[in-house]
Amino acid sequence: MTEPSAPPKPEGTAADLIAAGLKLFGQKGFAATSTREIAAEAGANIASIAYHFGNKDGLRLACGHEVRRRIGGTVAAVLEGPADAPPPSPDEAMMQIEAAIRAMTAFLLTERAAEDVVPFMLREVAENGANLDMLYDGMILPAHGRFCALWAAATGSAPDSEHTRLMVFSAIGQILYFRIGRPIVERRLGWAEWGAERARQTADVIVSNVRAMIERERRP
Amino acid sequence: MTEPSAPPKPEGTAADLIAAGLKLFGQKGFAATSTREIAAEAGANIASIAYHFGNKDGLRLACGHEVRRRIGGTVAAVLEGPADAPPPSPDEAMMQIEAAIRAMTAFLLTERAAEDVVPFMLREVAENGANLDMLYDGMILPAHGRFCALWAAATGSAPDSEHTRLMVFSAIGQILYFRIGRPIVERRLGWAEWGAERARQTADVIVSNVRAMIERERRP
DNA sequence: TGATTTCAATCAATCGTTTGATTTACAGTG
DNA sequence: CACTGTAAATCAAACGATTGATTGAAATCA
Repeated sequence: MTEPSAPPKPEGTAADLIAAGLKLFGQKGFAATSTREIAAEAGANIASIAYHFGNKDGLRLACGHEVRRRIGGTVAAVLEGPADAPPPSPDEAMMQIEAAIRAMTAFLLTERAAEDVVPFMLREVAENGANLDMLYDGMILPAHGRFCALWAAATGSAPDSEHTRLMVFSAIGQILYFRIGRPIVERRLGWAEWGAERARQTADVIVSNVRAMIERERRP
Repeated sequence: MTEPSAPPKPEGTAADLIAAGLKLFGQKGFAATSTREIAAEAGANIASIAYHFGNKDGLRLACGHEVRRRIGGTVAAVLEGPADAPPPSPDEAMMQIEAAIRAMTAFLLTERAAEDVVPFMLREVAENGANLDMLYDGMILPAHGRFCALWAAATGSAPDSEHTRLMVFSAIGQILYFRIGRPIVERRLGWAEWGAERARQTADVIVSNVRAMIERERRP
């Protein structure tokens, strides 16, 4: 079920190095993280980076694949359904969208697995390098496409139109901004941390907004 | 009119170094940019960084103040009006919100002055350091507060409620995501660059969404 | 002249990477 | 069972290159 280009799941020292890289690259950035720090965090020797991944850049790519391994599964589970499934009714589509938004918001803001992965991904998007190429093709594009199909089913519009794609970006952008701009949101709301309660409160707002957007699209 | 803590506008070599720092820090990140690169980009000597700003971190803070100087003015102009101005009518507030969204979208996606400033700011938000402290107090908080006041006037809700603040973040998040996730948006839409036309098309979508959000809030 | 600014040269520290030896894991052989 | 051969994995140590910062002289301007 895995992509042909996807490497097998690493174990042992290699997995420890990837976990350390994911954490430190995300926290401090790729260039600001030294190979010695990574090795120390992983409890391994410096030379093991070169041994397992060739060099520091190789570890970076391996971290990218690890992201796809962790998030790709969650995304696929949330936006479930085969591509050739029968199109749901508008109300069914709306409910699937709502469920996806709630799952995505909770995952981004509270899930333990997202803690290291999200900052790493944000940096990779900003750098726009080889990892983004892989993650776009293998994760972002399929998820966005599936979301567009649901959106089209909910509104009765064309799934491949520029307008639909922009609308879906607007909807997802609301979720992502709360994670990207979290340092700012926390200050403004006086929230030191995001429990399940506050994540649900945030999701409520976004779901309400998306409902308003979709209902307006239904009757132009 | 400037804040008491705001240093005067630099000129000459200092200004050149800040411009170079803004550009390179934003493009490659703070740690990945060497002082030699900055000096070369600015056409200055390496030692001038230490002379004018103490060290590399001093230049970083000076770049932060430069951001406030460039964006702060634009933000203040868009979200115009003194804090003690009489509250506008709901329709007037809605029009001011729409104008602010259009100006902000055009600025972020097409303006020349935003080209170097936005990537720099994104990195500073991610790092959550001293520059974010300054930019939050001196720019983000006032702008968000003013936006909340307009939102409250447009919907008839309380300007200081958690709900209003979340809604404003949702609205602004839509704009910002198109800039933050631009590498992704460009791939998905096949847009190699953002002319004034596409920025307006994007703003149309966001304005339409925010209208739907506000109208729903008016009648709960 | 006196103060400000710029310059080439150099500092110790840290960077990513490489090296060669050592340890570990395991199948084959008697 | 013991011994051996071989490949995989890890290790301490060191490599040249680059980093941010510093120095004192030279240049610039008032």
